[in-house]
Amino acid sequence: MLDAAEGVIRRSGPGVSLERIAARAGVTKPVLFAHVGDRRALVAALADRVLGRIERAAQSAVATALPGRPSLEAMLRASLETIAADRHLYAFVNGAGGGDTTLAGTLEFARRSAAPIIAGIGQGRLGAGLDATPAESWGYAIVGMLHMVGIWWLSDPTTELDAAQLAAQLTDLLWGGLALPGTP
Amino acid sequence: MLDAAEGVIRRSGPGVSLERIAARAGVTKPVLFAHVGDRRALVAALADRVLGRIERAAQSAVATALPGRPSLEAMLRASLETIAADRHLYAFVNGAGGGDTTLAGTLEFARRSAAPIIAGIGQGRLGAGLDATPAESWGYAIVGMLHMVGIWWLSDPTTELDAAQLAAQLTDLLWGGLALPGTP
DNA sequence: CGAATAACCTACCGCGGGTAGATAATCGCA
DNA sequence: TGCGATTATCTACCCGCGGTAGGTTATTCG
Repeated sequence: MLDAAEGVIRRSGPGVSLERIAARAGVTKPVLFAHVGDRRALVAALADRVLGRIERAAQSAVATALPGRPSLEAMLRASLETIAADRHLYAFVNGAGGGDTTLAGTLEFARRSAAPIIAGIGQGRLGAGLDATPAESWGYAIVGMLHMVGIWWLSDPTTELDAAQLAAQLTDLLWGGLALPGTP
Repeated sequence: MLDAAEGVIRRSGPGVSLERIAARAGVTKPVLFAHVGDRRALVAALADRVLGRIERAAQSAVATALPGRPSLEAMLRASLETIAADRHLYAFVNGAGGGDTTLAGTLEFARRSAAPIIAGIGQGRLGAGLDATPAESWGYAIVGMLHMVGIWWLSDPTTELDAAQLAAQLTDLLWGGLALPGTP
């Protein structure tokens, strides 16, 4: 059922209504609601999926890169590529829930995206004997940066940048602050 | 009329309906629509105001700071403080328009926020004999960072960070990449 | 074969954005 | 002052969306 929702969002864009999702899934609205609960719940379930994909892609990219700066670049690149692959789904998950709830949804998604980044930065800085306080704001900063750069990049059909170049630019911007003493 | 809209958004939060805005302004829906056109137009008009405030605050903060790193920090701090002062308005402008238009609205707002930043970075790098290509993605990166860090910071009532501390942390993150050779 | 139960669908509610037609107010003009 | 035309405004409505209640079919068990 979530697969069906994902498919119709991919086909018809993130502005699709729940009724259409239900119809495409071969059922009617009430059974959709019975299965997934709420709109927020549907968004949350789909957010789980896309978050899982981004995390897995980022982790495997980091695992196969050299430590230090290349692993940051690989992580940014993998995140951008995963967002691009699921752009409609990403937009649905981040933009649904009109009114005063949409920023809350974005923030919830960001919170979960930022958690592993915060943990990583915090551990790295503690290990190097540095203050770990900035890890939290930096995690949100990196997630917000990826979010905005991603939707800008995807929305501009004339751009000639690919994910690798973009990740390299962002790495140039970030690495000065993130680098630990003695790290390549 | 825009003042009235702003007032009711401030009082009642960003999820307020246009009918309530109209009622609070002392008119009915059709005259509101006749005056501002569309919901998108209202959002755009309010976005102009808050953007103008942020830009003015950032510019005057930069003008009264030392060049180089302190001016970056002052600009980040002024932006955060302005967002905090108009938080509901900021949320309305960035979160309105459910469905597939909400990310487009965020992006439009970001485009206008990023323009002066992009120009500044590009000029600085060209003046230093560097490649100006990264200016555009960096502009969006900084705007996205401010956006996400801002809504995270405002949403967490238990945080003890103030705008100055947050700006200092973000400056630490960014300055390594933004610094030009020979700049303090 | 009949009853209890589970799954399902049609029809509806409330609400928000947006608009058409009726209505009141103002102005020009004699 | 009285009258028509124009303009501003309000009432009442449409549509689509999220969400739900109550009736309807299929299934299972005695």
